[in-house]
Formats: sequence, C-alpha cells, structure tokens
Amino acid sequence: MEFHQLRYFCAIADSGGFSRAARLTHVSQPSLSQQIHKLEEELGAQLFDRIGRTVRLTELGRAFLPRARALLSDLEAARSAVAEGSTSITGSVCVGVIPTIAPYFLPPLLATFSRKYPQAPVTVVEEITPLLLERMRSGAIDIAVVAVPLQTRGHEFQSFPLIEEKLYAALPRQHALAKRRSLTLGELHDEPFLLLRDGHCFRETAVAACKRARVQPKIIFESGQFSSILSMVCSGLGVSIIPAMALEKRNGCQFVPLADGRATRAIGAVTLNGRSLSRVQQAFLTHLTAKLASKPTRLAR
Amino acid sequence: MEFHQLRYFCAIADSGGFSRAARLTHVSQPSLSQQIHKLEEELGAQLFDRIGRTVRLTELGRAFLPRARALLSDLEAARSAVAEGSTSITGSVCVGVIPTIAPYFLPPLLATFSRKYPQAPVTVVEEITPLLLERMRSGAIDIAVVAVPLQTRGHEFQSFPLIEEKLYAALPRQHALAKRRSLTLGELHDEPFLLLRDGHCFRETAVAACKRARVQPKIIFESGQFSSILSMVCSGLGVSIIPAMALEKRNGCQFVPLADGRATRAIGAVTLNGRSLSRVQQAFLTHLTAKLASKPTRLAR
DNA sequence: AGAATGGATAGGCATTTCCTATGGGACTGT
DNA sequence: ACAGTCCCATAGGAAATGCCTATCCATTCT
Repeated sequence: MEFHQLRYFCAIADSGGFSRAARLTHVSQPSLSQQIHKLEEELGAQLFDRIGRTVRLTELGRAFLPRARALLSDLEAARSAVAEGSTSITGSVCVGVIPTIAPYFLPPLLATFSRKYPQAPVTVVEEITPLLLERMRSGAIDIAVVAVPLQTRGHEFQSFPLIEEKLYAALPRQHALAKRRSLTLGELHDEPFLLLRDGHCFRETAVAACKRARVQPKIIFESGQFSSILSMVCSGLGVSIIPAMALEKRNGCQFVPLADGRATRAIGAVTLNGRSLSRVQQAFLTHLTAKLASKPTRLAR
Repeated sequence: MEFHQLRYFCAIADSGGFSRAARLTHVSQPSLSQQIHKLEEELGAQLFDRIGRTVRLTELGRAFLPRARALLSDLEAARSAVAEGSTSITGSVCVGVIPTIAPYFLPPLLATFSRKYPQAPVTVVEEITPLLLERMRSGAIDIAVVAVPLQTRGHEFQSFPLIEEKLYAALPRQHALAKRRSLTLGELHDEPFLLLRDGHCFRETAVAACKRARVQPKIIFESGQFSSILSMVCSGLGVSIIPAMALEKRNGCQFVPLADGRATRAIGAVTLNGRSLSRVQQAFLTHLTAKLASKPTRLAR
C-alpha cells in the first residue's frame, strides 16, 4: 500500500469517478484503474462497485475512506511539522565553556541572546576541555567555547575562531618589574610561579609560552581560578600569567603585557563535525561570532 | 515520501545504524542509505547525523520519529480493519419486498436469520417493484425479494430464483364452482373480478394469466392487499386470483387451484448487478435460498 | 600498523509506474 | 433503433525507481 494509491483512492471517492479524478490528480485514467486494482488486490476486497458507468464506494470502501484520509493528512502534518521545525527558531541550546573563559566572556553574550530569542532557553555547562569534548561526542552539548586550536587529531571537531587575546604577567605592585610597559617571560625566569591546576588548558598555554621562552617555571601554587591566584600575587607570593579577559583591578597587583611572540590565547567556538545544528543552535553560533566581530579590537588587543 | 522510507527510517532509528537496520529489514544497506537520503532531501532537512561511524537522530529526526511510527501503525490498523470488515459477518442488511410477498414469506426467514446472526440488524422496506428497483440503483437497498422475471432489459439486475407457487381462484363458498378440485380461468370469464390496485406486480401476473386464457376480466374492485379482497370474496361480491402463500382459512371463501398452464408466480431474490455484497448481505442471500431449498414442495405445490 | 566495521557511492538489473492507444459496455439524443 | 458519447478496463511500451553487488573511504579495534 502506497501513499499515491491512497491519494488516488480518495480522489476517486471524492470526485465520484475515475476519469474525473484523473483530471484532478493530473494522472491518466488507466493509471488510476491500475493502482486501485492493485490496492484492492492487496486488501483482498473491492473498494468500489463499478455499476453501469458509475462508480460507487462499497461498504468496505466507505469504511476505508476516513482512514485513508487520516493517513494522508497525518502525512502532511508530519511534513509541515518538519518544515516548521527546521525554520522556526525554538528549542534549546546547550553550550559548554571552560572555567577560564566562563565568568568573563559568556554572561553578556547570553544576556543579549536571550533578549533576542526569548523562546530559546540556553543551558551552560562549565567543565574543562576534555570533559566538554566528551559531552559533545555524546550529544549532550551542542557548542563549546574553548581555547583553540584543539589537540585532537583528525577532523572530529569544527572550530570557529572568536577572539585572540594577549597574555599578561601579573606582578605584585612592589615587584621590580611592575612599572615596565612590557616584558618578556625570560625576565621572569627565576620568579616563583602561581598557575592553574593541571587539567585547565590555560595552564598548558602558559607552560607552553614559558617553554618557548626557554623558561622552566618554578610552580609554587596551583588553583582552580584566577581570582585565588591574583589574591596571592597581591600578597607578594609570586607571579602569574593571566589572559586579558581575566584582568581585574586589584590594589596590590600590576599587569604587564608580555612581549613574547605568540604569547596569546585564542578562543573559538567548537562543534562536533558532522553534527547538524538546529536553527537556534545555528543562531547562537552566529550570535557568538557576529557579536565579537564588532568589537575585536577591544578584547584582542 | 513513501511508506517503505518511513519503515526504513524507524528501523534505523530503532537499531541505531544502517547496517543493523539492513539486517532487520532484509534490505541491503546501500538501499537504506539511498532511501533515507531521498527522504531527507524531500523534507529539506537531515534526520540523522553521521558522526564517525555512528548514526544518531538529529533533533528534527527525533521529532519526526513518533509521527513516522504513528503513520505506520495507522496503516496497519487500516489494513487490518479492512481484513476484519471483509471477513466478519457484521453490519446491516437492507432488504426490500413487495407487499404481496412481505407478510407471508419474510417473517419466518427474518426470525431464523436474526437468531443465526444476532449482530446483523435487518431492515425491511415494503414497496412495489419499480420503487424497490430504484432504491437498489441508489444503493439504499441491498437485496430485493420480488416476482421474477423482471421486465428490465439488460443485465442490470441479477436474480436468484426462490420459489414458484401456484395460483388459486378465490370463490365465495356458495359459488357454483366452489366445490371443484380445479378449474381454468376460462370458466371464470363472466365473473366480476376483485384485483390488486395498479402498480402491484401481482395484478400484472393475474391479468397476464387471464389474457393467456383469453379472458377479459371485469374488474369491479381494486385494493392494496389480499385480505381486503378476500373479505369481499367472502361477501360474495366477486372472485379473485390469489397466490398460494396468501391463502388463509376463511369461512365464506373457497380456494380452487387454477389448472391453466403457467398459472404460477415465481419469486426471486434480486441484487444490483456489479454490486459487491458484504459478508452479512451474502449470508442473508444464501439464507434465503438455502432455507427454501429445504422446503420447496410445501410452498411450490 | 593492520584488520574490521560502517556508511557512501557507482553502475547495472529488475520491477513498477506511467503513458497512449484501444476495447467494450452503457447511457443519450435524434 | 441507431450512431455518438461517456466511462472504465486492458494491452503494450517507455520512463522512472528501487534494489542489488562491488567498491571506496573514514573510523575504530586489536
């Protein structure tokens, strides 16, 4: 039994004749005859009585008609539900962020997005990069905002660059280098370092920058968040490396831009490659990239 | 969009893979790929995400799945409803009878039929033949029990012979011929006749019999039912012709078999040719013919 | 790294649907 | 009563479509 057979059946029942139905459905009359015969054969019963040159539904055909109609209209409903679902911007977005970005970067963007698409609830998951990637693979997270490039080989993920921000040395105010306009990591090579705990990718970023500067940092403290580290810098316990977006006015602390080449952190939005995004998710992604294209200088400088 | 595509879609969604679904549906994996591609193209949206070598429903696919399932199960429901409807002996029968048969012939048959098929309500319409035929054409009546053969040319109707009954002369008891074992119409040729009103086909039967006997009946009274006529015969107002089944014991009335050749009335069940009968209707028809095959002698003699 | 698994693609075969042309039965009008 | 018309069924051929096997490519497992 096929949909076109049901269509033909309904057309004939409605118009009261094969020829009339043929004109309506833009199909030749023999084709209708043929398909109805097939349908009747499959059902094992006649749907129409051919009496003289008129056609009338049998009792069985009369019983079958509403079901055929229902099937066809349900089909249309399903079709338009898909069309609706693929054009309308509703549904939810689940976005993942790493802790060293989350508090500084996302809140204003979330606010503007929610104002623009009030129907679209956004969930935020804050985790370190490998866990975010795992959740992306399982489909729990739609989009992740992380430091790029990712270490993963292959084309498993697709990333959209957002911003690239400078790194700063965080020094106690009374530190000898605190008044400089800029400095290099080499100049900090004997300082005690305060860094993020292992697992945070910004730790890798900082360590990699040190390695490029041939500096082996003496790490004397590890924490999970910048604010703890900054407090300790204020207390004169050591120095640290901080991305631009994490700078915050503190009395006992001075930030000096690092002059080393590539002493930057790049942030990008990442999606699982091959995964189709709903309209909302797509909208969120473009919201991220578009909003940042308008103010790249302020953040990336 | 076709049913097999929906089937494939559900199979893939259920089994979580094209190859697994291919094994289940006994279709090759490339065919599934192909058909799903077609479906996705028609819908203008992806139903599955192909990530690595795993397959997962998209948000849209997840929304589409219950609808696809519903369509398939509704299809099965429709199919089995038809199967049910064409095998079960339920539903109604509408049977037409002419007035000169109705009171004598149908009641016992209706009783036994209703006892045999309690689920099948039978409607009886009592009308003269042409009106019955008209209602058959319009589909209002399924089966008619009338005098056969019909005058209609062509094969518009199909008739099943039921019984052939003798005709009797109805005479007042004191009539000169009332004691005879049999007589011919010729012997009644000057008698005043009491006949059915025009339109009743038994009137035609009687008149035709007279004509064959070269008798021109003097009709002095017309009525719509035999009992009125018989009452008048009892009162000695004239004679009449009565079919065997209408004989009823009356004090002032004597019935004498007519010896004329073909002084009989044939009764048959008639259906519109080309019209398919439901199982109940078929059952009613066979009930009529079968019941009468068992006692033809008593009625036809 | 090599083998195995899973989906996409290509090309050919078989089925099926559709068409045009034609047949046959039944109604219509002269 | 007759030809003409209307309508559905049938026949045969052309086009489309679904399905298959073989193969490719990427990912995953050993």
